[in-house]
Amino acid sequence: MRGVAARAGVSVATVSRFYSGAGPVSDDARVRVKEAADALGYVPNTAARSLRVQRTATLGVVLPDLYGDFFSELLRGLDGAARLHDRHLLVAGSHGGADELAETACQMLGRVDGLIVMCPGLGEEVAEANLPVGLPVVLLGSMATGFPSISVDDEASAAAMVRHLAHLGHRRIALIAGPSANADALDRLAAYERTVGDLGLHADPSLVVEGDFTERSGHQATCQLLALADRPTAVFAANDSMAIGALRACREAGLDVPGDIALAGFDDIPVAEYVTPGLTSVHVPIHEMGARAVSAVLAAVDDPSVVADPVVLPGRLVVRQSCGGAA
Amino acid sequence: MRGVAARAGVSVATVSRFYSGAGPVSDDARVRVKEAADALGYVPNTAARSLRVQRTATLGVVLPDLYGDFFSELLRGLDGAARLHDRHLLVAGSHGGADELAETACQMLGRVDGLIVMCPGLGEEVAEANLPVGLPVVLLGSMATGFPSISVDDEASAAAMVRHLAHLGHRRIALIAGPSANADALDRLAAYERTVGDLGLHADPSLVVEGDFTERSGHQATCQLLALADRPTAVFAANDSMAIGALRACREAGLDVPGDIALAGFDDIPVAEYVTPGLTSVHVPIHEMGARAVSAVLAAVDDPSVVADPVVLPGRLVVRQSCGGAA
DNA sequence: CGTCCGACTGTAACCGATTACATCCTTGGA
DNA sequence: TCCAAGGATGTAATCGGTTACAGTCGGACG
Repeated sequence: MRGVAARAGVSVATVSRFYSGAGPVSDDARVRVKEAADALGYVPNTAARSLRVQRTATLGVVLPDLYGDFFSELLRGLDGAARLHDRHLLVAGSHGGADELAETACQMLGRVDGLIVMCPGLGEEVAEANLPVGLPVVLLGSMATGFPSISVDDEASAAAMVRHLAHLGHRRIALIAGPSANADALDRLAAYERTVGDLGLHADPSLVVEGDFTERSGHQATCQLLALADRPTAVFAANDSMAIGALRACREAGLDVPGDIALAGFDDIPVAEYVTPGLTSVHVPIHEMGARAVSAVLAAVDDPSVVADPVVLPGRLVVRQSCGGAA
Repeated sequence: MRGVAARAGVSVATVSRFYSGAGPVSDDARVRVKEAADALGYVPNTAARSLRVQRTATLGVVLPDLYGDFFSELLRGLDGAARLHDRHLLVAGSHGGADELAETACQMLGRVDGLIVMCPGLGEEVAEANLPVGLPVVLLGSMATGFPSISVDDEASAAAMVRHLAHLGHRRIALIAGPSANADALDRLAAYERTVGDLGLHADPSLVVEGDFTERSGHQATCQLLALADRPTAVFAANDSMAIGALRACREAGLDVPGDIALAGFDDIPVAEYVTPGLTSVHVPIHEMGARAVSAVLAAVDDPSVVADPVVLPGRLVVRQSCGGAA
């Protein structure tokens, strides 16, 4: 910048004013600065500016993983919302727990104005203890007192799905659960168990198999379920990826879906509509979560004193063909 | 930091040395600094450090879009590789062309050590003209003289797929092309046309339909192809997402895949293995591309003087069930 | 003609760290 | 006892910008 100023025969202040747009700059100086900058290939250093003005126009996103359509969609939603507000995204994927999360957050201090954190496996106290002070944080997919949060009503949605299946006449409904370290997975499992109990359905521990949210694990879990002596008439997978793996397992076993066995997922990722049969699922408003998270963190940046109430978005049952019962 | 120094009764230099690990610090000072930092909730400001040492430990990633499994996988690959080298990722999705790309790149100046850019629609001269000087850049998926680049051999891979289909006896092979603004899409189209010509297959302009890489467009394009009086016996989609859309369209039309019509994709995204029938596709080593891109940009950061040669990774034909001919 | 005002510009302090250099204090060896 | 070596620490310049403040200048107005 000093180089540009010297070449243009002005002071650094004028160059700065030229770029920031604030403060008056004569047309004469304007063209000379522009000329000098072009000649030198000068571009203002964003990081230095951020240091001085204490705003980075960047939001940090910390995710537990990046695998699969869910995170892809989430990131897309976040990016879209951030772009709408002229913010950038500093992304860190696959933190392995509280320590890594804290370290990542500290790394981001000074580079971001606020943090959007998804830590599905962590208790709230952990989140609270490890985050650097003074950095506005919004929790995604989990709740903790003292932090604004955006999450989905796993309980109600999963329960609705089980009721839907029961309504279609299924009594032996299996669950392919998510990893037990994951809060969402636990919520969905709890809702399943509760609803199965409430409705007086067949409650059999062997009908619940734990997966890890990947297609592969859904496939394996389904093979296990199909091998049962008294096999389920419906399978509810705790996310769509596992449901897609389950679909393949059913096909391989020569079973017609939904004729021989019903199949349901959770998340309603884009491809759910395009597999055959179309996957009945719980629509999670991923984009909206992203947009809300961005809004919430920006609000927290503007006024750190108020802590917004947790937002719990409802899921929506999307009935396609994989369970029968579609129009 | 001055606060911590004051509270600990030491100078800022000592505090800095404590955190950087370089330089000697007495045990006494060490514990006092730690104490003060804890009490004040102090965490060193990464941005300020970066400004001083002129290294950010961050790589910028500029993508044209974030939609779909391909980018999801790519990002995952990049993140994994970056994490391996203790680097962070500053991600910008959906740049709308040369101008936005240049602006994004400038925004990143000072926040990143290097840039990984994917600009499938841009001519090389554009890329060269708009990027800020002094920032190491690696091109992903496209090539330009003067820049290191990592890309896939679209031509050879697409040609191999057409030959594969021809080998299975197909003479009327349709192509669902990608958007004509996309260099990869054009390469695949060119390879298709050339190979169809070379093999003396039925070359009919109505057998080529342009899509936009989404499931939806693949579905639409396939509906159009199936409505032809003399419809194709095989459909080659320029990416897997469109192939999945095509699969659904075939199902809806009551056609058996591969019995009535063969279907092939490109990219070999994870879900390709899990749709039914398994999608014959061209495996693109997405993770490896990410890893190589990270290595290349780090190499460029270390020694900006050498420009690495372009790397063209081969695609690999993955034969599953969607075209028949599988084992 | 003197004064005031506003447009324009420059100087220098500051954001929060790093680090070269100087200083001070031990300690070991001659 | 004196000196050199080296550990521990502080001072101040620096990274690349922003911006408060002060100063210059030309024109309008009384």
